[in-house]
Amino acid sequence: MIDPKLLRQSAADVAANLARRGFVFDADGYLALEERRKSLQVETERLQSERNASAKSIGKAKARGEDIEPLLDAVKQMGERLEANEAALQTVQAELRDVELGLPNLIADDVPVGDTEDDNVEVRRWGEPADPGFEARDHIELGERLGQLDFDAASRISGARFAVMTGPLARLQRALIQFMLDTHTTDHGYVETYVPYLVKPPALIGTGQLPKFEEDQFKTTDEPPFYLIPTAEVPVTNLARETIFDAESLPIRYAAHTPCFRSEAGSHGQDTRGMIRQHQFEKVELVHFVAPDTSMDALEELTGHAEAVLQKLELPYRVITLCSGDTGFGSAKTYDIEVWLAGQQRYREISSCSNCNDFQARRMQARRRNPETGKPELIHTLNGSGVAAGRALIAVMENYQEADGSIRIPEVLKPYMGGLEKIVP
RNA sequence: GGAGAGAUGGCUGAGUGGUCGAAAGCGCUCCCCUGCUAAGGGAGUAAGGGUUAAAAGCCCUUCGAGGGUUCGAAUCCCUCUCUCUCCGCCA
Repeated sequence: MIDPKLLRQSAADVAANLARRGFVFDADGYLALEERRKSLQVETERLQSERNASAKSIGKAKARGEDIEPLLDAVKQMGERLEANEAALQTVQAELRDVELGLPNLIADDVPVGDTEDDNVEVRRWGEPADPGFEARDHIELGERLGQLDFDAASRISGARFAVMTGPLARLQRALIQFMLDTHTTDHGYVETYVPYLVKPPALIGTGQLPKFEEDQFKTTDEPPFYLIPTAEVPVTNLARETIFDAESLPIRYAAHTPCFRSEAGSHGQDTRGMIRQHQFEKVELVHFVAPDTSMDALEELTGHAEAVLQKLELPYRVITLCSGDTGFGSAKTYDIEVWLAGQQRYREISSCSNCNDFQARRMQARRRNPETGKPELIHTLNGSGVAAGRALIAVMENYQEADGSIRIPEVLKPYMGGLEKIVP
């Protein structure tokens, strides 16, 4: 959520910023609504104050043993007016909140302006895509030749956009997850967490998936409403919900492995083949809670932690800054990391690292105590994949393949594979 | 699933219709005193919001959540959520 004070004072500036995303913010409409809120709230609070004073004086009169009947008559009239005002105020405030919850985060100033992914800007590259000396297969062909990746079975069980893996390939994904968690906890100082996979609406509102992106979520039951998490970002970031951190307890860094569930509504026809875009996939997620003003530095660190995973796996990648139009709803600035896929001969997203500054913190009232003033203030939250396990598996398969279709095990994963050197058909 | 108990400020914990946003204690902050390793005295110490350019001040809201009764609710009524204890069931 954008600071309502900023919206009131600088609605036009906010509209100009959001326009960089291609988002249209009706500043005049908002200000008109805000004007109504103000007059209603001032009047309502005046009436409440009046009522409180009267009630108090009645209490005092009664304590003195006086006749309170005339006082009661005078006060009774107020009730209806107050009630009507309170109801009207509530309506307007709900309308304002709806608007505010629907606004994406402000874009950071250094984010390149653009409309689509074509306007994203490459920041750096690491590693060289190797020439295998033969025509590289994609992970679908590799997996099926190994007999360890079965999309037919998956579709019989669950339909499109699911995968079944067996044997060493299934273990390879687990190895990747363990390796990533170990790297982040041991090398990068993250605290491993285990969190719920089913969450209630307020959690999704907190991170920004609701109310706007309901159709992207898998809803399980209506009563109580439970949603499958689309990313561990949701439960992990909500660990900060309605808490005030001691100043010295920040930064906090959490790492979590969870499955992720996405309806992929609106992406029909995209990546229908293979494991790139699934309804269910595994991911290791990194989340930071930091003091305001330090979040841009934290974003660089966070991105570096995700990169470290790919470097250890010796997978070539590039880092890009998402342009304004491609940056996610809650993010002020996002780096995507794209890994080289030999079978596709292109870079594909494997991690997305975002600085949400106070956008999510405001929605979930996540605060810290300011060491100077002693007053609570909103913290900044960041999240990033470190990294998507399903896609990391694809990257290992395609980049470590041999001419006969076997897959070499990356050096760092061997301990997790019981010393296995390669997966063979 | 059955039976019961509970949810109050950073913590413990009082408060069953009227100066209660809330006693007391602990903790914390500041000041004073004391030459001694610990103690004494005093003051302050919830959050959200409105008003304001901002602050101060003033006002509103909040005692798990949502409704209701009432001039007035932490206190009474209803619904829900969560926690704890016992029984049953269970990975």
